[in-house]
Amino acid sequence: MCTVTPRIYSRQREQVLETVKSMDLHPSADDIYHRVRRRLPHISLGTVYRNLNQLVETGELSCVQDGKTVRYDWETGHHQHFRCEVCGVIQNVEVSNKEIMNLLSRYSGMIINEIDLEIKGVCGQCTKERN
Amino acid sequence: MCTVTPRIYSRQREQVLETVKSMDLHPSADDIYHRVRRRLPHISLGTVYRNLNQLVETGELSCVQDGKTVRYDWETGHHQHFRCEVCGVIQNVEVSNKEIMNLLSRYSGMIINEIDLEIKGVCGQCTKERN
DNA sequence: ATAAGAATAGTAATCGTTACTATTCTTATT
DNA sequence: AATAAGAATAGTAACGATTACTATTCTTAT
Repeated sequence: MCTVTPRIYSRQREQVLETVKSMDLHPSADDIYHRVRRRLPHISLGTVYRNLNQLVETGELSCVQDGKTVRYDWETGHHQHFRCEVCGVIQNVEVSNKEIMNLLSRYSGMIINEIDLEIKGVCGQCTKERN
Repeated sequence: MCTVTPRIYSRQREQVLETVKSMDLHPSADDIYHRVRRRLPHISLGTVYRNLNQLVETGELSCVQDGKTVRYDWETGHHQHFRCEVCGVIQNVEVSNKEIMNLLSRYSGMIINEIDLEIKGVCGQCTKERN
C-alpha cells in the first residue's frame, strides 16, 4: 500500500517549480525567490524555502551544497558536479556510480548508499579566456 | 625567492593547532573552541576561527564542509570522506585521484584540479549494531 | 627600551535558513 | 453554492555558523 503525503495545490509551489525548471541549473533559493517575484510579487522567502525543501523531498528537484548555501537543480537523475574555480559555475557531469564503487571495494565494513563527487577545476569557457 | 607571509607567534594559534591534533578527526570550530578553553579560558571564538582559517590556508590543517558547518582535520594528505548516515561520523578514506580522473576522461574541455568525493552510507559500527 | 604592526578579546553584524502565527486558500462533503 | 477541516501562506522573529570591527595587548626587530 502506497501512502502519499497529502499535498494541496498552491500557485506558489507551482511557480517555484516552473521557475527552477526555466532557470539555468543551480540557482540558489534567493535567486529563485527573486525570479518568482516577477510572477507572484507577494510571495515570501519562507514560502520559497518551504516549497524547495518539499520538492527536493518528493524528488521533483535535486540540490547541491555550495559552500554554506544550497543550490537547486531540476535535473534529478544520477549525476555529479564539476565546479569551476574561476567563474564559479557548477556543471553536471555523469560518472557511473558502479565504477566509483569499484574503486572503493577495499572498504568492506561499511555500506555505501550514495556517492557525491565534486570535481574542481577550470571550465572550458574559462580555459579559453585565459589564453 | 620564497616570500613567506609574516606571521607572529601566538599562544592561541599554537593551542588551536595542538588541540586539533589531539582531537579525533573532524571537530567543528565550536568543538575546538570549547576544548581550547580548558587551556586558555579567555580565548575568543573569533580567534579560533581566524586561526583555523589561517592554518587551513597554510596547509597545516584541512577541512570538510558538513552541511552548513565546516569541520577540521589534522590529516592534510590526499584523502576522501565517508559519512555515516546513521551516527554522522566522518571517516577518511583513500581513493587514488588518478583512478577517479580516468573515469572522467571523456570530459576534455575542462581542467581538473581537485576531486572531492563524499561517500554516504552506514559505517561498520552502525552496521553491526543494526543486527 | 622602544616602536611598528600582528594578534587578541569581546561584541556587533552578516548570511542563509528555519520557526512561529494569524490569516487565507484548497478541497471533500453536503 | 455553503461549509468545515486542515494545508499553505505572508510576514516577521529567531537561529546557527561565521565574519567584521575596534580598542587593547603581544611579539619582535631594532
